[in-house]
Formats: sequence, structure tokens, C-alpha cells
Amino acid sequence: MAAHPTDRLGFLLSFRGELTGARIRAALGVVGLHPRNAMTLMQLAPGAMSQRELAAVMEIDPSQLVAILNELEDAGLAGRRRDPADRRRHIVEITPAGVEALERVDAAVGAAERELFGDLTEAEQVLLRGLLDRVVVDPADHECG
Amino acid sequence: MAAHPTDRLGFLLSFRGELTGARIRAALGVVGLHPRNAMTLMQLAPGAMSQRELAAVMEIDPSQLVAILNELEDAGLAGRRRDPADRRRHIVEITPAGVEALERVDAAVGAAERELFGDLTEAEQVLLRGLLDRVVVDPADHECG
DNA sequence: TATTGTTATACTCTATAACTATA
DNA sequence: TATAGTTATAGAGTATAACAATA
Repeated sequence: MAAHPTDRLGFLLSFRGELTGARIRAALGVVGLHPRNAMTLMQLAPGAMSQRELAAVMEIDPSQLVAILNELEDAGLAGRRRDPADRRRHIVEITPAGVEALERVDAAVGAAERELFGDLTEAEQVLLRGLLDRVVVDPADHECG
Repeated sequence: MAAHPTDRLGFLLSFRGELTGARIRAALGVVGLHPRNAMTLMQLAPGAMSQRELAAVMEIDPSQLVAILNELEDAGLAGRRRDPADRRRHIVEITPAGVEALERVDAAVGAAERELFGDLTEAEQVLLRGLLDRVVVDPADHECG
């Protein structure tokens, strides 16, 4: 007992995840975009959707999405238009300039991943993915005291 | 190209790490302590040290440590005393009550880890630890834009 | 003059609730 | 009355700089 943080697998995963996240966010920012704005662009790439859907997918509050989309719109990387079927809704879509920016972001993230996982063989990366997928993370019923 | 976030190993590690961290923090809070206060107690368990050393070990600013130690001291879980050799220094040490609290925290973190990694065999947990240790996370020279 | 711990300040993030316009 | 988006406000967290005591 009395295990030091660094001896525990939970802390190791948490800390490595944190640092990996920081490295990925640095890559996301390559175009001069705030990391969360780049993430939003990624979510929009497959196709347009309403703000509410987008907020649900990204698991953020709709009110936070407003500022993100304002910035993306000001930068000409995404656009909002009213849904004719329900004029309360905004349909959000990525612009051609947004697609271009996203390509550069994708390349930077790919490079970051090659750096992060470069010491692992392809097989080991598959193994790591498989193990991570089996870590039980159900955020429910564990509020932080 | 144009890989969706969830397809990328970097995002997977980052997100799992995030959720694992949340679960661990919930466990750290079991005694009613703020997670970072419990972390501080963990660092103090092996032996006393100065505030500056403690801040260095925990990689936080010394000014942030002040509030943490105030709370731990108010709760009777840690104590500060002047270093006779250099009266500028505070020597920080865990109290018997702090050790007791830490035992309960340790038990809760252990339980959280059994939950998180319960689907993995011992061998797989060792494997996961080995793979995580080989992820290259050198935070230097990658500022977030 | 440099160092230890402390205080004060400002900035970012996030969470919440009110507000508008449409339905 | 309920829903989509927006705005405003407050709280936590963090980073920085100024400060007092000691070396």
C-alpha cells in the first residue's frame, strides 16, 4: 500500500494522456486556430449539421459553441445558415477554405502521432489501441468530491 | 487522410487518459479532500521537504502550493515548520491524521484502478504499462499556437 | 543582491441561467 | 408551452508579478 502516484497504472495513463493531449493540441493549433476550433472543423468535415447536433456530438454546451462558430465564421472556415424547414435552427457547414485548413491540421496531427508513437511498431500500436479500448471508463456515478 | 478524431490513436489515448484522470480524481476526493490536496499528501508520504522542493516535484508554481498547504494545515493533515538551518524555508510534513486520510485515499484509488483495468489480465496491464512508457511525450519545443 | 514563501491581480475555462425568435 | 440559438454572469483554475522576511 501507500503506492506513490507514479507507480500506479491509473496515474500513468492519466499523465501520458494529458501530455499526449497537449502535443495533439499543439498540432491542432498549427493553422493559428484554437485547438477546440480545429476540433470543431474536424467534426464538420463529414457533413453539415445543426448547432445543437454539433454541440451534442462534441459534448459541449450549446452556449460554448456560439463563440467557436463566430470565430470560425469570421475566419471564413465555416458558415451558418438558417434551416428553411425550421427557422430556429442553424445549419453549420465547413467552407472550402475550412477544408484546406483542415488538411493542414490533419497533416500536423499525423506528424504529431508519428512522433508520439514512433517508437512502437505498427503491431504494437494496434495492441495499444486494443488495450485502451478495454479500459473501463464510465464517467457515471462517480462524482468528484 | 481527413481522419476523424476518434480514429486516431493520439486522440484515443488523450481521451481515455482524460476520463481515467477524472475517475482517479473522484477517488482522490473520497475523504472530502480536493484531488490536488490528496495528491500533495501522496507526495509528502515518503518524507518531509521544503515548500520549494514540493512545488518542484509536483510541477506547480510555489504560489499555488500556499493555498493547498493552508487547507491541509487547517484540516490537520499536514504541518509547516521553519527550517532552523535556514529560516526562510518551511519544512512541510504529513501528520498522523494525514497518514490515516491517505490510507483511505489509497484504498479508493486502488478500487478505482481495479474498476478501470478489471477487464485486463495482470499480464495485459504490464503490457499496457510498457507500451505507455514508450510513448514519446517531450513537451519541449511544441508550443500551443 | 538572491531566495523563500506570500499576496494580489488578471486571464482563461466552464457552468448556469436568463433572453429572443421561432415553433 | 417548448425548442434553437444567444448573451450575460459568476465560479474555478492558472499564470504572473509584486512584496516581506531572511540569507
